[in-house]
This record gives sequence, structure tokens and C-alpha cells, in this order.
Amino acid sequence: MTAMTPARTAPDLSYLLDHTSHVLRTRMSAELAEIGLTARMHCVLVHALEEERTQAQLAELGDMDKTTMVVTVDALEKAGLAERQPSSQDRRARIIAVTEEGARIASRSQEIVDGIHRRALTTLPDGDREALLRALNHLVDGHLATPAESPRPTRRARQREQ
Amino acid sequence: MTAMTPARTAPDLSYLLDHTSHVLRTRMSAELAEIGLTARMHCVLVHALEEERTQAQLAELGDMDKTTMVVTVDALEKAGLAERQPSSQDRRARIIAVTEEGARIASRSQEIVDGIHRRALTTLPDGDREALLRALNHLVDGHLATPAESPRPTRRARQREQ
DNA sequence: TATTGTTATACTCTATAACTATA
DNA sequence: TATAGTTATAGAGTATAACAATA
Repeated sequence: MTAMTPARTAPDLSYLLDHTSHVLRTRMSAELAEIGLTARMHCVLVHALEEERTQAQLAELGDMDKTTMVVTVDALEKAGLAERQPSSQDRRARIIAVTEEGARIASRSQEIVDGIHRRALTTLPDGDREALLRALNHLVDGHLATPAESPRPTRRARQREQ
Repeated sequence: MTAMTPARTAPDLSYLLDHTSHVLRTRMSAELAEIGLTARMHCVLVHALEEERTQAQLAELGDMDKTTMVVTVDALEKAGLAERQPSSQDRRARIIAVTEEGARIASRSQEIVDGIHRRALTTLPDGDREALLRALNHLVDGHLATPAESPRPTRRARQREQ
């Protein structure tokens, strides 16, 4: 399912944000899939291109778990878009080096992402577009900066092998 | 994980929408959990209160699968907030009747949801708030109305029992 | 002792299939 | 034949635990 559609008393900001972000996400997935990427692969490629970064740093930037990072880097290596290289600073760490092909793909994926955003934004009147971005940035930096801590039904410890 | 943080060329509308909707969702979950509801239970309660509706109609309204609806109604019944009643029109269908307790809880949950939306919106300057809502509605009704069809890796048919 | 990256795996979520009873 | 609701379960996604190498 995609989003709730509750009856409304105050303007249903949740519905508006859920719906728009969901639709954008499906477009990103669909268009990035055409060049063999997921959103996460795109995210890692772009950040790895900016400067030398380890898996842990890239995971932090993309807000991914380190185990999710492993499968993402596996996919990038398998596609020939990046390679794990030993760090000279820390022999535990791996630098993610983007290949030439990876850099080409990254510039195409960035165009795709920018295009999706631009096409959506240009359908809005100039004033509303600017106000929308200003308002969203305001919320992200302020009242909606941090998630409520999830009342996660703390997962039970795994059964020990014996 | 919560959201991507890709490098930016065009304004990163996806990040802004993902982040804000995610934070709102965590608040809703957390605050609704305090009165024993999930977002879906709230959604069903509210729509079931508006008029006599069957599970299928409520599933349609909340954009849920009918199987997801089953577990949601199970939870509502178990909590004593709603009951399945046979429809007089169609003996296959079940009307979801909200109990008195369910109606009380629904009005509290609607207050919770409205409060979360209002508190977020009131942090914005009047003009930006109106433009934000106008812009999001514009996108929902227009350019971002419908999701790209997911290149769903069509699930294989289940193995027949023999 | 703590951290990086890895593997293995457990949990949640949601959708598919198959079924029963109606229509 | 098609639809409402149910059950069982498959599959995707992702997080937890434990581990090896290194700090």
C-alpha cells in the first residue's frame, strides 16, 4: 500500500507528503532501474565520487545500516561501477573507489534525479515553488528535524547455538 | 533506514518530502500507540464512522490490500473498538461497526493527528504555510498524481500442493 | 576494549495464491 | 463466472547478533 487517506479536520499534511514522496520514489526507482541502479546505489556512487570515503562513512551519509551497505557495495562491484580498496590509514576499512564506468553512470543517474525534481517543481507557479522549498527546508531544519523514537518492540535476542 | 541524502544539483525535493513525511509518520505511530492504535486502525475507524462500510470499501479508501484489512479489523475487534456485522445487502460482505468505545478512541485519535499537523504547520509563516499546502495539493492532483508502475519482479506462482 | 566489515539469520511487512461462501 | 472475506505463506527489505581482523 502507499498512503493513508484519513478523514480530515486539519489539512492532511501527512497524506500530502506521503503521497508526493511515494510517487517521486517510484519514479526514481523506475528510471534508475533503466540504467541498472537502485536509489541506494546512486546515493553511494555520488558520495563516493566526492571524496575518498569508507563504507562506514558512506553508510552514515546515506543513513543506511552497515549491513545494507555491504549488499549495496556488492551490487556496485558486481556491476563494475565501484571497487573496494584497502585504506592506507586503517587496515580494517575499505575505501569505495568508483570506476570510470561508475562515474559515467553516476552523472547519468544524477541527471535522472535532477530531471525528476525539476519536472515536478516546474509545474508550480514560481512563488509557490519557492515557498514550498522554503517551507520544507524550514520544517526539516526545525520542527520536523528528528523522528520520534520508535516504540520498537525490541527484538528478542537470537537463540544461542549450543 | 529513513531517507537518502544524495548530492544535490536541483533542489532535493525527494529528500525534503521523504524526511518530513517520515518524521510525521514516526510521531503519528508513537502518539497513536499511546492509545493502542496504529495509523491503519485510526484510518479504518474514522472511515467506518462516517457511514456503513464493508471491509472491501474501507480497504479501498485506505489504499490497503484486503488481506491487510483483515489483520487491521482483527486488531480493532480484539481491542473492542469495532465489530464485524453481516451485511443485509450481501451475505458475503461484513460491515465494520464501530463500538461506543471505538468512537471515543476515534475522536481522540483524530485530535492527535490534527494536533501533529497543526503543530507542524503553525511553525511556518502564514504565507509559506498556505503556499506549501497549495503546492502539495497541486502536485497531488497533477504531476505527482499517480505512481510509476513498479517494475515489480513479478512474483512466481506458488508451488501447488500435490 | 572498541570498531570495520562480513556472514548468517530473524523479524516485519505486505502481497499472492488458494479456498469458502455467496452473488 | 466473479466477488467478499479468510488463511497460509512467499518474498522483499532490513536489522540484529556474532565473528574475524585490526585499532
